Amino acid sequence: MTSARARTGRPRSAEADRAILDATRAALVELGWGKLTMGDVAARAGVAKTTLYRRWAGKNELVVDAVAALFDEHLDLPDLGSLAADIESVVLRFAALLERPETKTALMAVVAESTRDEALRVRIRCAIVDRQKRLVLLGRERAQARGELPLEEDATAAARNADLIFDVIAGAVVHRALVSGQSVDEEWARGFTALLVGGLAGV
Amino acid sequence: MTSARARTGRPRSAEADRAILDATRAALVELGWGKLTMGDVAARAGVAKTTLYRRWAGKNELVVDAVAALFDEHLDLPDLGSLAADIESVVLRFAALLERPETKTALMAVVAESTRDEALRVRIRCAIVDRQKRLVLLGRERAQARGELPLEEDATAAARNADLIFDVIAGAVVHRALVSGQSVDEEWARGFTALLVGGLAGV
Amino acid sequence: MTSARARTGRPRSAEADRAILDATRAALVELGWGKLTMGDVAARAGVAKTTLYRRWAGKNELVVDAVAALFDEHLDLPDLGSLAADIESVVLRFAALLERPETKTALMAVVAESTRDEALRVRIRCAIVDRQKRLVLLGRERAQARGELPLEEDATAAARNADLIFDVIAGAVVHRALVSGQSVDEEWARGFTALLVGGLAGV
Amino acid sequence: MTSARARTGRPRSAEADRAILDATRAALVELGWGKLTMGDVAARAGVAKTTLYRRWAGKNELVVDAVAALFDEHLDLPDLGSLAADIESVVLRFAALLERPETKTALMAVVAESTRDEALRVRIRCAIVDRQKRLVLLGRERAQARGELPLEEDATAAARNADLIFDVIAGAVVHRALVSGQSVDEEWARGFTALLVGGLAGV
DNA sequence: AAGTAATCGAGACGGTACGTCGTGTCTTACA
DNA sequence: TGTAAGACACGACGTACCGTCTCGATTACTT
Repeated sequence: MTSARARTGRPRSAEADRAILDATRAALVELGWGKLTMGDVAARAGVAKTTLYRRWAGKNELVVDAVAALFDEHLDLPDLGSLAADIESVVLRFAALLERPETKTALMAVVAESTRDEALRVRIRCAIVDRQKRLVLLGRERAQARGELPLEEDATAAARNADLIFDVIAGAVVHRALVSGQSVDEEWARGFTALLVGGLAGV
Repeated sequence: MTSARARTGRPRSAEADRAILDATRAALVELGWGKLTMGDVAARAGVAKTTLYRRWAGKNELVVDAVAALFDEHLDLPDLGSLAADIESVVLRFAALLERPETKTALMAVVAESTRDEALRVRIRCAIVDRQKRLVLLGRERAQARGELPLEEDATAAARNADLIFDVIAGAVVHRALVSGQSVDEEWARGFTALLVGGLAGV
Repeated sequence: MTSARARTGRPRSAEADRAILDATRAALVELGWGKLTMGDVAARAGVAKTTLYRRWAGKNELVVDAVAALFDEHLDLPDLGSLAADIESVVLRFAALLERPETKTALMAVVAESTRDEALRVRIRCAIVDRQKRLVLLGRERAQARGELPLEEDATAAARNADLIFDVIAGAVVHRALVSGQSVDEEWARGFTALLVGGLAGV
Repeated sequence: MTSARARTGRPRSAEADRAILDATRAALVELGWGKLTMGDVAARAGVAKTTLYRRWAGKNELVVDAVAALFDEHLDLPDLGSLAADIESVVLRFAALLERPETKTALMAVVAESTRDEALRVRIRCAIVDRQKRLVLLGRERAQARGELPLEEDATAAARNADLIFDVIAGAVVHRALVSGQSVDEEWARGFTALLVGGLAGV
C-alpha cells in the first residue's frame, strides 16, 4: 500500500535507489562530506540528477539515509566474564566501527548538520544513539548479576545513570579517535576501562 | 625569529587579522557554518578577499582559528578548593561554550572535514586540543598538592593519563551536548564528576 | 545535420542567444571594449554567466559575433547604375558603420587580439571578412554586365583580384577613419572612387 | 630645465627606464597586448611596480612609448627608376615592418585604445602616421620629375591627394596583413601596384 | 660629516573581474 | 508518469591584476 496515487505512470526504479545509496557511500569514502556533490553521486549511480532529487531533498537527507544502514549492524556484547572485559570489548568494537572511512567522515558531518536541523537531530538519536544504549543496560545487568555492581533502587536514577555512562564511553572513544586524532588501541582501552571502573581516586 | 624573509615589504596588518576573526565569529553566529562564505567574512571585516586568503587557506582553517580564540578566552580553572568542584566547574564552562552558536555549529563541522585533511587535523590539534590540555594538567597538580591524588612517578604514564582524562571529560560533554542532544546542567555535571572521581565501583 | 549528439537534453534557448548579443552591443556602446565585462553582459541579458560561457569562449569571440551581425545588417549594395556610384555608396555605408561606437571601439581591439590567437583570427575571417567579400563580387558582376569592366577568364585570378580589391577598399576606409583619424565624407569617397577606378595615371 | 623641484633627492635611474621599455617590448612579443601585465613587465625589468607607475600612468602610455621607437626606424625610399617599382618597394618594406611581432600586435591594440583616448590619437598621428606620409610626397615628386605623373597645380588638392594615397597604401597593406590575415608577398605587391597605378579600368 | 629628500626593492592592501563549479529547477525526447 | 540528458538562474569559489600604500634601505645633492 504505497498510497493511492502511485498506481499510474511509470513506477520508480528500485534498482536506482540502491545504486544511488551505494554511490553515495562510495563517494563519501573517496571524497568526504565536504567534496561530495549531488551531481557526482548521480553520475556514479548512472542516474540523472532529476531522479536523485525526486527521492531526496538534498545532500543531508541523502547522506543520512546512506549512512544509517551502516549503524544497523548492531554492536553485540558477548559475556566475557567480568565488567572490565565487557567494557574493553565494547570500546574496541565501537572504535573499529569508527575507523571505517565511511562512518568516520559521515558521523561528525551529520552531527554538525544536526545542530541546525531538528528533524535530523531526532533521526540521529533514533537511528544511532538510542539503538546502542541497550549495550550499557545489558552490561550493567550482567555486572549486577555477578555482584560487581550494586542493584539500583530508583528506576529514574538508573536510567539517568545509563545515559551518563553511555555518553562517557561513546564520547571518550569518539573524542580520542576523531578530535584528538589518535588510535583507540588495546592499551588505551585498558586504561580507559580502569579509569571508568575505579575512578580517578581508584589508583 | 619569525623567518628570514619577513624583513622586507609592507608588513601584514595586525588590525586586519583581528577584524577578520571577529567577522568570522559574527558570521558564524548569524549564518552558521553552512552559509558562511569567505566573501561575506571579507566584506564584514572591511577587507579584500585576497587579504583573507593570504593568511588562511580556506574556510576550515579560518574557522578553527576563530573558534580557538574562544576556547582560550572562556576556559580557565579557578581553584575551587577540591578536585570535584574543579571538574564540575570546567564541565559547566565547557558546556556553556558549546552552547554558543558559533562553536556549536562549527566545531563538529571542522572535525568532520579533518577526517579527510591531515593539515586541518594538525591545526585543530595545535589550536584547540593541545592548548586546552593545560586544564587537565593544572587540575591534577592542584589535586596532588591537596593530597587528593597521588604523585605520578613515571612521566610518560602521567602524560598518557592526562590525555585519557582529557578525552573522557571533553568527549563526554561533547557527546552529551551534541550527539545525544541533551543539556549539560548542574545535575549532570555532578553525576559525571562523581563517576569520574569514584568510578563505577565507587558508589 | 546539426551534429549527432544534439538530440537529447534541454535544447539551448534561442532567445538567450539573441538577448546576449543585444546586451553585448548595448554594453559596447555604453562602456566601450575596455570596460565591457562578461558578468555585466550576462546581467543585462538576464542570463547566467554559465549560459554565456557555454556559447562563447570569451569576450573576444562574443564581441566578434555581436559585431558581425551589424555588418550583415548594414552593408548591402543597391544598384545605383554605375560602378563609381556603387563604390561611393559602399564606402560611405562602411564608414557610417565604423562611426558607430560599438564597432569603432571593438573592431580594432579584436583584430589586435587576433594577432596572438589563431582561433579568433579564423572566427573574424569567417564571421566578418569573408561574408562581406560578397559585396565586391556583386559589384564586379554588375559592372561587367554594364560593360564597365571586362569579363575575367581565369577563375583563380578573378578570386585573387576580388581579395585585393576588398583589402584596398576596406583597408583605405578603416585607415582613414581609425588610424589617420579623419572623417570619411562624400568628398573623400569621391576622390577615393576616382583613384580606384582610374588609378594614379588615370587623370 | 627638468623643473624646479627635481633638484633634490635621489634622481631616477635611467637604467630602469631602459630596462622597463625593453621588458615591455619583450612581453609584447611573448604575450601580446591582452596578456601583458604591469606586474609582469616590472618583474622582467627587475624593478618594483612602484618604479613603473612613477613614470607611466598605465599600460596604454607605457606600450605606446615602448612601441613608438620601433616606428622611428624610418622607411626610406631608394629611387628604383619607376613609379611602380617605388610603390612595390615601399609596400614590401611596410609589410616587413608589420610582420615583426612587436609591431603587429601593438599597432592595432594602440589604435583600438585610441578610439577612446584623444591624447593617444594625437600621439599616434604624430609619431607614426604623419612621419611616414613624406614617403608619398617623395615618391610623387620623383614620378612627376620622370613625367609619369602630371604636376599638381592646386596645393590644397595636392595635399588632400597625398593623404588619400597614403591611406590607400597603408590601409591596404594593414588590412591584408592583419585583418584578412594573409601574407603580403611580391605577387600581391605587384597586383596592388598595378591596381593603384592603372585603376580598375586599366586592365 | 650630517641632514634632507626623493628614489629604490618588496610586498601587503582594497578592489574588480575572471572563469569554474555546485545547487536545485526546468525542458526536452523517449520509455 | 519516470527517466536520462543537459540547459538554466543563481551564487560562491579561489586566482589574477589593478593601482595604491607602507615599509626599510639607498643615493644623491645640500649645508
